[in-house]
Amino acid sequence: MSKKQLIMDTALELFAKQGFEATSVQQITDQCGISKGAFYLSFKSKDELIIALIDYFMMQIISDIDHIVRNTKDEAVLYHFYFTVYQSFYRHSDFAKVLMKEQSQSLNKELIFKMQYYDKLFSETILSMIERLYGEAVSSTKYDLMYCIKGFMNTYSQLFVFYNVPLDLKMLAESLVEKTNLLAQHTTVPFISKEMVAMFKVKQPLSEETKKEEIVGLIENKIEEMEESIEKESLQLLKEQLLDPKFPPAIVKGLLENIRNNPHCKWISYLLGRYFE
Amino acid sequence: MSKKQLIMDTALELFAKQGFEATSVQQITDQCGISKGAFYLSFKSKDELIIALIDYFMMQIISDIDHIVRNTKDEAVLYHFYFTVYQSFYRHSDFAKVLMKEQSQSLNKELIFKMQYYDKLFSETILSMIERLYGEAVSSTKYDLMYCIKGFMNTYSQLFVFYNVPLDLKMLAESLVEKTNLLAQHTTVPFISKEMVAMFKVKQPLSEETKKEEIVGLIENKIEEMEESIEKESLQLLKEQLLDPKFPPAIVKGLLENIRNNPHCKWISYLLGRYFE
DNA sequence: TTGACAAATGACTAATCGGTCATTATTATA
DNA sequence: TATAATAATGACCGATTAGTCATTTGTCAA
Repeated sequence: MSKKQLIMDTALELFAKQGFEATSVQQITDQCGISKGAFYLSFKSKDELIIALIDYFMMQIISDIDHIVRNTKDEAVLYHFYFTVYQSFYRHSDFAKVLMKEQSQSLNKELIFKMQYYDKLFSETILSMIERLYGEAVSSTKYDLMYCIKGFMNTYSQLFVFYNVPLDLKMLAESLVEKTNLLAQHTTVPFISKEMVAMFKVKQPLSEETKKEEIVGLIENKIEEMEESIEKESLQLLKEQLLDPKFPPAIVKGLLENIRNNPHCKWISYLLGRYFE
Repeated sequence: MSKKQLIMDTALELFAKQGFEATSVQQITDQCGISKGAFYLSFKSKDELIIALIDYFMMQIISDIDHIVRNTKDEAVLYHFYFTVYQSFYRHSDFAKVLMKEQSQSLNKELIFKMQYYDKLFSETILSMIERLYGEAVSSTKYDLMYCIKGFMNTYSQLFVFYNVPLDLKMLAESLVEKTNLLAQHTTVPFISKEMVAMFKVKQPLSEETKKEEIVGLIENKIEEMEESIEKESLQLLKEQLLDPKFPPAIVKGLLENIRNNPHCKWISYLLGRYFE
């Protein structure tokens, strides 16, 4: 395990237990068995560490959820959505704790923007799922529905973030599917309008409408640090496809599936999935 | 305005803007135009200040909501509940911000207990409302319902806590009433069982099952610091009723209504309401 | 073995914080 | 006015923090 990874693992544990502010760099390095100076060889600052953590996990979680939403074609998508959400929270429960503790609390501008950016991506995934599932029927209530789904997620995730009880994720997902369907099919009094959502829009803090060139850059970086493997070859082919499309969709999809299995490529897979749309 | 009140007002503003940890005592006293030493004449510590703020507002908000729930007899109770909740949040939006920022983040043990205690009171109010409204029909799903109501509250309150937009609280309440009724009448797959709720119960950190003597003590303190008025006389009579019941319910209710109009007596009114129950 | 380079160290700095207390200003009382 | 009591001040303290950098340690090619 690289030193950077060691620091991230250790810090995550301490942040989950004590919170970000309350954990000192000294504590982290003591726990790691390294010196304080060594910490600053891996990260420019303490803030850079928490941002790295948030990026690392949010990219994984969002990629996973988006993938399941895109690739479940029937109405079971809602169930798989909820199940994947809670599975992610369960797997990364330390990260979930950090996220909840530091929620909107952070002083750091960059961090706030980061969170708003990921929240936007997440909202997009949910909204596209709603539209596919219920279509025109929810055109006036879909924003409320999106907020309710997010509300369900937050509310119920607190249960097992704060109490370390193993929960029946299947039943939880089923229960929330029923609730969501009820709201979707019978709601007649919307509250959140399209205009309201637009008003809440972030003023494009990160202009991360990820461009082709940026993705190419990301891929090239990733290729360099990878060993020879199917994933590396797939990445190489996807890069070529990006620059000069020639493969049919089936091949592209297969290549994407290849790299999704590598945790380090999940984010690229997510970006490419949106790009090739 | 007393010095204590000035500090509380100023601090609330700064805490809402910057967070509790990020606001120094020096900043508060500078803004107040007093010295740092003067701060410690009003509060033993910075922690005592945040606790005083939380007590002050939570007592008001919970009293208001509990009162409206107890005194709306027909099925309009749900509407009035939501309306009162959001009205409270709207009136005390700076406090709402502080509450959201400091959510579960606090290191202070006493503060955590305080919050769990108020959360418990709040849950009780919601649960009693659910039982009165839907009765046996929701016996297996009422805990889910309670969590959903809390979820709706949190989710939608973020809207106007973070974006300073004037919202149509009537429509918001209506919209949430419909959603709640839908869930109450059609949910068949519960997730949260009574056992689960019991498992989450706090291990009685504050043994605040407020005893008769404690309430008498509170009343006596309050009487001392009040000027001659109807409210003071009412308090005096309620104290006598507590020690030696002799008035019929109608009179007691009237007396309670008298003191409810004084913001400083709201909490006592709430406690007495529960006691005479 | 040597020397050059990189990695790692931890004492140190500068800043900030909550909280104290000897001192001073203000008010009330006689 | 003189005296006592109370209110208010702000320099100061000890503790803690993120971040730095001169120095030491480790590594590997010559």
